[in-house]
Amino acid sequence: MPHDLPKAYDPTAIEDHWAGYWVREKLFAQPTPSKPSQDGHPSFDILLPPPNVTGNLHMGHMFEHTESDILIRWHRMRGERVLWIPGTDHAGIATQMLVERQVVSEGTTRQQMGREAFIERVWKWREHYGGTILSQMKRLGASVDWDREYFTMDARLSVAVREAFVRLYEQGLIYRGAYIVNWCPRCQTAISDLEVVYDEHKGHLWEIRYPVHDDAGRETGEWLTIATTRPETLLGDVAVAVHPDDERYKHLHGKKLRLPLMNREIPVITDEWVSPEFGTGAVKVTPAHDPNDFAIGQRHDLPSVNVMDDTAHINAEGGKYAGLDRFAARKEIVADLEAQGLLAGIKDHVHNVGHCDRCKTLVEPRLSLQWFVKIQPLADKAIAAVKEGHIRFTPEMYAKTYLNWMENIHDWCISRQLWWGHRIPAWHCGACHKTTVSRENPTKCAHCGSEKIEQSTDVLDTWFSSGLLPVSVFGWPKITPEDRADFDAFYPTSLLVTGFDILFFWVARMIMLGCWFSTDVPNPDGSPRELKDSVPFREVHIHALVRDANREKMSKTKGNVIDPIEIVKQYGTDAVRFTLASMASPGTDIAFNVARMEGYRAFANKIWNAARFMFMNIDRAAEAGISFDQTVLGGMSTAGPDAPLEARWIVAELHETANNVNQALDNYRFDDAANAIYQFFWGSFCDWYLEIVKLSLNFDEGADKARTTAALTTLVSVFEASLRLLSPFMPFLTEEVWHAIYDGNPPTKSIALTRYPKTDCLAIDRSALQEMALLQEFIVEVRALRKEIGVEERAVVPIEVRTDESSQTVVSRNQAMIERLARVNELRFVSQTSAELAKHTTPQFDVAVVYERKIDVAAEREKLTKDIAKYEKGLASARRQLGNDGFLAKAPAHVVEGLKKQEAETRLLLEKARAGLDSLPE
RNA sequence: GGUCGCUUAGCUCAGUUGGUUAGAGCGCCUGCUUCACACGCAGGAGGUCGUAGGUUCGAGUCCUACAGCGACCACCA
Repeated sequence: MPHDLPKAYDPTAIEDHWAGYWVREKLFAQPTPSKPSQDGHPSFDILLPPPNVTGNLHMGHMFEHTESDILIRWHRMRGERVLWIPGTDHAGIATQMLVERQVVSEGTTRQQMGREAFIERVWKWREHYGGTILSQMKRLGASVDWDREYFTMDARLSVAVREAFVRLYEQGLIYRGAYIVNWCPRCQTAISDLEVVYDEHKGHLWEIRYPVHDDAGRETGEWLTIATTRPETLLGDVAVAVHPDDERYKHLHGKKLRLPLMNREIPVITDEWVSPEFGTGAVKVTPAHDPNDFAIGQRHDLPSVNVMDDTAHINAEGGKYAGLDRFAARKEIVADLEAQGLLAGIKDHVHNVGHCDRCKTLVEPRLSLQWFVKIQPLADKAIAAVKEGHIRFTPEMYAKTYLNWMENIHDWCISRQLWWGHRIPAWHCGACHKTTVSRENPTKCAHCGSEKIEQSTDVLDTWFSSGLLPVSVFGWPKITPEDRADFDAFYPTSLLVTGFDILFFWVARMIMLGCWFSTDVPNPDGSPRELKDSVPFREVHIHALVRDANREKMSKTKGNVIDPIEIVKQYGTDAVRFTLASMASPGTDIAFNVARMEGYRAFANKIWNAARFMFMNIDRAAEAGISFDQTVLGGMSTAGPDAPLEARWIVAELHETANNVNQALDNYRFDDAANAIYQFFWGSFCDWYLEIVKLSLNFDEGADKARTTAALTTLVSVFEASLRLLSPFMPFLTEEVWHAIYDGNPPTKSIALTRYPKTDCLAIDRSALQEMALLQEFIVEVRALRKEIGVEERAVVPIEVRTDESSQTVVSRNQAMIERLARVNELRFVSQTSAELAKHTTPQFDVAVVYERKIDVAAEREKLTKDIAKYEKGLASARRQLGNDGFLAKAPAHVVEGLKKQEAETRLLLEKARAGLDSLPE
């Protein structure tokens, strides 16, 4: 970086360069530690929630990556062994759907292509989008270890998936069976409960008459009227259920009914589940198409009649309706019922209907043969892990959400009738019809030895493989000595940063599977791994959702999606990162607005210009034969008791800021951390320190060289430390300026490899902070006063000051500072300011500006009157409390003392304001 | 239906275990081409903390009710 910089910061000029440099130099690679982690080296590692290979990164990703990257960089700079593992997810159903769409747009279908060709096509898609995602991450500066990048269908991870499946099967925790599942007729696959989203829908409740038969099978002329929201499922009815205590239907218990349209006889049964208040109090029972009906069917040992095929068209069981789509069938069936006089009524009915999470098609509950995980044993461990405090959630309330779900969990349907994904390692035998589940591809049936076996065409739920990531990325199940070293150093991972939307999908499953399988690998000391150390991560930080400026969820259909790469091009990565960090208040979604970002772009520009100022002075110094002391760089800036106040002060501020930032990051308070740095750099360093230090940066002949050198050294030292403080938040800009300070000879390859500023609280120079606070207040009062009485901006004026001895010492010692910053040319200490001058009063001093006042007497009177009222009110309130025995007896001493001091100060201000009012001319 | 969260300045949000006169950024008003920066500098206005009660010496903070907003979970046909 040359020292003659353009005035305005242009992020695009440097960001690509550093992004490429970091990757090229492998700065963030964390090879397997050669020694087991017994060396006492603290580790910090995060497993990146793998983005789906379904498209580009969105703002949610950028936010998540920003938070993670800040933490990762921060820990790295604290000297810890840091690892952030990147990867991407094959995202079975989501990806398959998009590729299907693409294929259809080209005039063909996946069925026409065939399984093999289609999968090949998906791999091509994956190469393209997987690559895009990763290059976007690089562009955003994510300091991940690219050497460890994975894809959830890598051979290595496939081994883990197969092992997990087979082991759970052997343990009796995976079973296959015919149950009601949520079926998506468009995707033509089963989906899990979590993949169904419910929408409120204004539908109808059809009331249908089922004729009652007598014992001989003849119609008695009586009807039993049922109510249903899905009349088409009538074709598969096997009974009608009523509540056993429902008086209306007691005479029908055990009777038979004629199923309309199908004309088969079905029984009237009784079941406690039926609620007499709903509908007609009589429910048609269709075990193959409704989960409740299925349960009733099981209880009453009823058959199941499946009347729909994979695409939700009526099948051969549906008689004359066979071949019709479910909605067409509904229409026709209702019309036929009406024609036969069996339709008793149609009522409006609002209810929730389930849609496929991915393609929004109406889900059809349907009986089918699927694989399930018997989840309770895994859930028990996962519940204990959180209840016993082995995993901590922030914000804490998510622990409740998690436990609530985990305690009401149902078995997990893991099979999908898709092509894209991990094939289920099960082979069905054509001879004995039994199933062989195996780690290695078998050649014959394990039960009868027949060679007529075929692998199941089903694949696994994509979350089955991603749920295993915490163990599989470290080599489970085949643990080599290298893997063992990784496990020792990095398992459990330190932290998971993710969104609440995948709390159940992914976080919960990782906890279940991680706790279950990591026990294979003993602890570093060889002892068996217990629950405490088998968790996949110690902490879970759930971040907020990034919404648009109107708090609307970003979605493609709404067209309000902000592309991170576009926004980054416009404002710079650092500014966007800083914006996200500063808005990351826990538990509150981010309303991403451009105004805020403009503010942080300005901040980047401010840093840039402060750097220009610094380099300008370094250059001027060089010309004057002065150079700053390089040895002060890289650590914490210091200033001895003899250093000028501004130096002692800015160093103290730096220490205090470092302290606050470290504490904030410890608590995932990215907003507090960002604000603290912002406030320090702009509010303290630029607005005050730089303005003051200009007085000491004198390169003229005969100037005090020692003073100039010291000032320059402090300036560079504090600036350099600030860059390190800021670096996790703004990695690009800080990298650029930091390299320039070292003029091509930096002590390490990157600022990211230096040490983060930290401090000992006790080392902070409190008296410097106090003295400077007095001076700042003093200067601000003079400036305000000047403005009030209309002193021109450029004019320099004398002032009169009345104050106590100790403040007078501070003021007179720093007279030059006051003269420069408040535009004062003479400072007179007086015992009483001249009555005719306008003055400002604080508890510590009175200050008057010697100037022909151009004040509006009326306005001044109004202001003083207002002040007096305010002081009187404050005084009354303070006195009321101080006169309260309860307060004096119970409030802590420092509060009482504080209030007393405040009372005294307010009294003083009140007196002065009154006097001021009296002295105003008529 | 169940559970959880939110309501503080015009806007977006902070506000630690209750403790002195409630903060920030943006926006707004006034003045300023001060030799790093107009993506800037300086000064300023603006809030009875959703409503009503309660606990307390003391409530933005704790409790109760109500209103409004939002999220998640749920098999009532």
